[in-house]
Amino acid sequence: MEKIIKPRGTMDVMAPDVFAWNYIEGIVRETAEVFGFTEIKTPTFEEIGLFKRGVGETTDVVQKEMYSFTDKDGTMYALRPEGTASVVRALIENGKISDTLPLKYFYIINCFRYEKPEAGRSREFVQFGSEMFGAPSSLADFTIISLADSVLKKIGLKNIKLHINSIGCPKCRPIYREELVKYLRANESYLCDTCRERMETNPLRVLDCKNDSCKKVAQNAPKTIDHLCEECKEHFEDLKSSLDACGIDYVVDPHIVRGLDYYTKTVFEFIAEGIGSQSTVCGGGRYDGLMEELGGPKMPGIGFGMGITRLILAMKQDGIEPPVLAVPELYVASMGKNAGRKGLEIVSELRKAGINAETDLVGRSLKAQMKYADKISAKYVLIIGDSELEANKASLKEMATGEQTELTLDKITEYIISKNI
RNA sequence: GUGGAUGUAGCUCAGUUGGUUAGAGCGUCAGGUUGUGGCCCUGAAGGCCGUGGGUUCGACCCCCAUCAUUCACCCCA
Repeated sequence: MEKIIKPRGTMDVMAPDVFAWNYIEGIVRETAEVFGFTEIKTPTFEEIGLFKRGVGETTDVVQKEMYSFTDKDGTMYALRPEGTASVVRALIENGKISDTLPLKYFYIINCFRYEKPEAGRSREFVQFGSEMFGAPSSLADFTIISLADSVLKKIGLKNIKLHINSIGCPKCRPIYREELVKYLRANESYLCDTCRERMETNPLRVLDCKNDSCKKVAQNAPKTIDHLCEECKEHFEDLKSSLDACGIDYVVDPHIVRGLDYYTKTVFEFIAEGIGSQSTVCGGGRYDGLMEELGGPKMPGIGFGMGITRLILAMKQDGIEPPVLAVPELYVASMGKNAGRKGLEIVSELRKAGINAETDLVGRSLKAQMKYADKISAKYVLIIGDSELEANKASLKEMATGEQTELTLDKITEYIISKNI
């Protein structure tokens, strides 16, 4: 038979990666709760219009990376390429926008984008995201950044830098944009082909170009942070003061521009050095116009997305070992049908008491059972054969020391439980 | 979507200028006297040499295509 392989850009996650995965999810849930965020689950697919409006009709994500399909009734749907739009839709649809503000939600979801896979980027990826709505103050920006920072620090990641920037609001951005285009036109001859095009369509992205010549132009380009209106400037300064006061290190990076259309004012990225070209481990920012854009009330928002697989790459690089599966307390090695049944009885009782216990399921010889017990790192091995069964006894071996003691059968579980306290 | 690299056993990799039955280490399984793990020893299983074409008397090796992985770009988590 021909083999079937998994779809391109997807992955099977199992030990040992799955331990890192669960470790991260545990820290995420724990930390989000401490910050007062509650979890939200939304559908894997939505009407395609939600993403077109929410993420932005002109973005690459919407234009060429969406997994879309037509349902039997003719409706166009798409697998979610990100989480924010769905959360906003859900908050509006369920009337949560009338709750006490601010609204604080988090999620751990899989997202889909049709891209060329490489390290740190796949077509199905899982991200931890958080969203806060109804809080215009820079303290909200700080709280969101602080949540991301706490998660990264709890995981134990070392080589991560926070980059922040402000890209202004609908008041000051057009003015800045005009100035930038003017500058770029004057330096047009130094730009690469794509940048020459982008200069007109989305000039901010030129600042992000990796081309050497473009980089030089970007170096001296007018910066958003020098052209902020009073309100945006104050907002950004306040945020920096909060970060300073609470000891969160950052660099102001005028080249952080973010590709999703909905961002306003604060944008930020946490960047892990050395995990490849996909080094942004967490990216986010403010989106004060998004709620309204999706048919809700005027309500400011801010949030981030954090890529779980990129975190795992960073963990590996830092040599962080996640906790592994619990080792069995007892392995029951048995010989003969009757002894096997008695062994299973003991194992069942221990499991009821919440203790990890195992016994032979594949008919191995005693010697092979001992090897197996050693392999799975069982702390104790109980040996039952016909003679023991007759005498109502069994011998218990402590694997680390090799010591062996005789116990009556009905004392076994009690003994193991007492050892396990 | 663009460009480069790679593809041999479950894993990590050897494989001589194209020449008969494709190898190692680790892992798996079974043994090393009668019912006891780790170390050591022995043996076994396990490969359409990614897939499909082509060149050749003959291809793991050369050529083309394709798929997958990977690096960089684009974009982004």
